[in-house]
Amino acid sequence: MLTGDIPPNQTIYIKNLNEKVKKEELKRSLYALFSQYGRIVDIVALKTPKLRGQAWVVFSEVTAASNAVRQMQNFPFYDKPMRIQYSKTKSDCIAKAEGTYDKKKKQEEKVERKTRGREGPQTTTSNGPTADTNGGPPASTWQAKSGAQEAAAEPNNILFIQNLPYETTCMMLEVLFKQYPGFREVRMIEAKPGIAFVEFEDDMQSSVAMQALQGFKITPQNPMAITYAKK
DNA sequence: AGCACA
Repeated sequence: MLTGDIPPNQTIYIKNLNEKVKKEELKRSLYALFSQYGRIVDIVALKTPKLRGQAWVVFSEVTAASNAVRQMQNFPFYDKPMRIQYSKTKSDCIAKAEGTYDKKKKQEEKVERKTRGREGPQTTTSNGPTADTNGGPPASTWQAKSGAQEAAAEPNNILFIQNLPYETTCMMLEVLFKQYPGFREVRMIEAKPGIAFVEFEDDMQSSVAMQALQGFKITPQNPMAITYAKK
């Protein structure tokens, strides 16, 4: 496969990212894009000469990482197809959480790397990489229980919204979704209350809106369940 | 192309 022979890891390594995108924006977009696969623990992106154009997204579960590797492979992100693999090593934040983080060893590894490549790392402001945006991502409610879709669908510029209250109108959804760039239109079907389709210009924009509004409650009983529409 | 976390 494209992932080579790297064993599964809860951290994914992404390359071929657009280097013009600013670090903070990049992290936010990656977060928006990937949190549909599971809880994201951390995102690391550096702009040093060696490391620009790459990022690590740390999931809390390996399965989430696996889905992300498969489904977002070559996803056009800022006009460039993402190349995704499992990370070769365990992320520090995971090692720390497991209590297996060894500071001494870390230091030695660093020295080694320095001796065969003369890049001094630069500064990396660490602006809350994860928990910023819209409060924490939702735990895990809404699994569509019809068994219809279990492994998140492929990205699509059209979103499929479920679990809406019956009184929901196109206008209400429009108000919610048109705040995200690339919004095109909302479609509802008279005969099928409780669901809607929302179209964006491209997959990336629909993904951002999905993440932002996932679980949004029009009434307390109706957290929106948003997935990509089937092609 | 390039696997880090300060």
